[in-house]
Amino acid sequence: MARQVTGAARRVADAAEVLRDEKFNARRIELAEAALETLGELGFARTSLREIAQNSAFTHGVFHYYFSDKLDLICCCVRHYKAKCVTRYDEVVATATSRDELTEGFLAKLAATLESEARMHRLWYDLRSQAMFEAAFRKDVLEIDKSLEAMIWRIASRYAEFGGKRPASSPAALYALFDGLFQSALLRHLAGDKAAVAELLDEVRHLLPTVC
Amino acid sequence: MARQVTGAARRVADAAEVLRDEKFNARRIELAEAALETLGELGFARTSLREIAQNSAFTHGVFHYYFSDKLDLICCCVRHYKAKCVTRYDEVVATATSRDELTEGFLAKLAATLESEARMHRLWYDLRSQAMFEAAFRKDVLEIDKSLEAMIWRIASRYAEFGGKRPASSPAALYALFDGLFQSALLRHLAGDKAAVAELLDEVRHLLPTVC
DNA sequence: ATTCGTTCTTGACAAGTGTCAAGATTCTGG
DNA sequence: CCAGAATCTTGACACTTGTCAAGAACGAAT
Repeated sequence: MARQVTGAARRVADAAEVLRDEKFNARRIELAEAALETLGELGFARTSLREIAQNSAFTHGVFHYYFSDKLDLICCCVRHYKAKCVTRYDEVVATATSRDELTEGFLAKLAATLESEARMHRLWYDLRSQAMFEAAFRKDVLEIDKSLEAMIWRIASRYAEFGGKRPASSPAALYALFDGLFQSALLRHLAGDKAAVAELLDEVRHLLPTVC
Repeated sequence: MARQVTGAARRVADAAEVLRDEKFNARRIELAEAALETLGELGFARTSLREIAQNSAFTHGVFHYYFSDKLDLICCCVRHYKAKCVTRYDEVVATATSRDELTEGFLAKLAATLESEARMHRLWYDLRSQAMFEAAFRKDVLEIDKSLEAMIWRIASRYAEFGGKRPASSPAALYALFDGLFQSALLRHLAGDKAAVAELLDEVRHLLPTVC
């Protein structure tokens, strides 16, 4: 029967389906965004679907309607989180006209991120650790990690370019370095260490000229 | 009444108490070690006391007898884990007589650790992430992190010494770098990436002369 | 306006959780 | 050898969890 519909009817039906899909997907993202709130607060281990629902405008049933199970929801959250994250420093890279400008722009964003988005970042580290246990997370996590590595590489390349040089290390090493420093600073910051942010900035300020 | 016991009797009583305490503590460590098996397998989020007990020779009640609650148990596990970990490379540092020897010894241990103790290490990363949410973990985790930083610093210092130099970076930056690389390699290794170990070794081999 | 498919709510279920208490067992000092 | 303390077992409790199904509310097309 489906074979007998005209081309036009087919196109209309297809368009309707695409529209429905988009709406469905938009709703998933709404739900994922709401879930991120609670996940950032409690972490993966202590967050239940009911808790997520209670801290949001939705009922716990909706989450089961839009996601096949808990892992599906979390994966969607991670993917959505990625999109926000990997472009964070791109504006700085695009607008900076000198080493100093790039440095200061980078450091400012770094500090702001550490202080105002600590909850989202600890969730990222949580999920990356979960990926070591739960295979279902690995693909997304590895992909995000690659994107973050590329993001750091863009900054370093631009920085080196201003000095007429090339970065002294591999993308992997550079990412490991900055990610390790950030992770450590984040933990200290969350533990109430007032000096954590400043010391991270000092460290990075001192490191940039030596690695790029 | 206690005031009337003789000095000798007091000493005996004290000695008995110390003995009991030691026995108690030894048992705690036995239990913690058993718990680490399951924790390394399932991760913090998915591990319950009953699961721990079932995978061990103990009943779940014993754990409650020796630990005030679940966090107490996990903290004990973490502390015990630390003692094993921070001395891993000390023998290499102590016996190496040249840069090459130190490098090869370090790389060999690194590879062996990554391949044979992957489960314990993913647990460490898991718990370090948990510390960002659960304040009860922070003290121990920060302390272990400091110990690991010192461990890396010992290696780097010795390496630099052989070249008549001093490490080019701060202890924090060096630790961040190696920890970041290891963490990334561990995730890839667990994800089945056969090249993960080799690429970590290449990276480190190339990095050592440039940072020390 | 009615019908049909989508979306959402509600309540329930079975399984699993940390915790605890009562009693069995083992150890130990006198 | 035996009483009392310690260690351990067992089973229960109150609660939370993910999952699901039945049906209500809603929207759009006829």
